Amino acid sequence: MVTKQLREDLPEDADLRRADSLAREIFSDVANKWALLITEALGERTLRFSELRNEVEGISHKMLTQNLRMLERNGLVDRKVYPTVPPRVDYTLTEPGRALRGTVDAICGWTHQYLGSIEDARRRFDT
Amino acid sequence: MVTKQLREDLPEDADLRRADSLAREIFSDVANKWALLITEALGERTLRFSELRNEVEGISHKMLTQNLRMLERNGLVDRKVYPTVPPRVDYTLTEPGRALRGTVDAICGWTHQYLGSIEDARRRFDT
DNA sequence: CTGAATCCGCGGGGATACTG
DNA sequence: CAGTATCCCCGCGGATTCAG
Repeated sequence: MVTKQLREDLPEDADLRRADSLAREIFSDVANKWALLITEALGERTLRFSELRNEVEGISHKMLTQNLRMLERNGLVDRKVYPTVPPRVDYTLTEPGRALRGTVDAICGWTHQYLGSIEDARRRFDT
Repeated sequence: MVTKQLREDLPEDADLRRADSLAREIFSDVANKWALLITEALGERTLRFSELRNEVEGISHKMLTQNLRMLERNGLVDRKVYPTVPPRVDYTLTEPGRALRGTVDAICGWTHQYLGSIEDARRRFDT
């Protein structure tokens, strides 16, 4: 999926092609900074909108709502509205969301592990 | 790192804050569609520019060069120039790059695994 | 073939105001 | 407090051109 070498370009199988385009679409949704940061911020906890806004450093109101909608649409987060006043909305990772979280952790771990190496590489390159 | 709850906001420790901002920078570099797709396209192989352009479906000339520069700068890909005519340039993942590839595979695997679930969630949401 | 540079349009994304 | 809508601008990113 996603990359060419893994796809069988059988022109007669429209289903595979459709599934692949869907996979690429999901990949594009998920492989972006904010979506991943939100996912990690949620973790095992359930947070309200304003808390999330504080946890995900630097995210704007707009980006947060946009990405939350997207994550909700893809079934990665569960959105629970309490019809109180003032309103309260809780966000929680669903099972797929928690599963994705594992991969985010992997990226974070990777970043941590190679931080020094990357810093060095940059210094070397910037000359 | 990256998210607030993992950071200790000790105002006296400027080093930690710097490392954190660096981590967020690297995360932003790496957590983007094209960088990840290029990384996976490379895999264990070494490809030239034009081959990469074919492998990474839909990427433009400009985005490819830009991301390759970025990956090279961070020491994730090795760039080997053959001073022939016409010129030939080979790209290969370095060890950090191959390590990152593992996490990309994880995301791809995740996509694959939850594709059906996500498709369903979308259908439910789009009503 | 690789890649830097230029032009340019479109959309991402911030700020703000307004509803419930 | 949560969310939508509007305005608006900057920068991403595509197309094209030029160089080596």
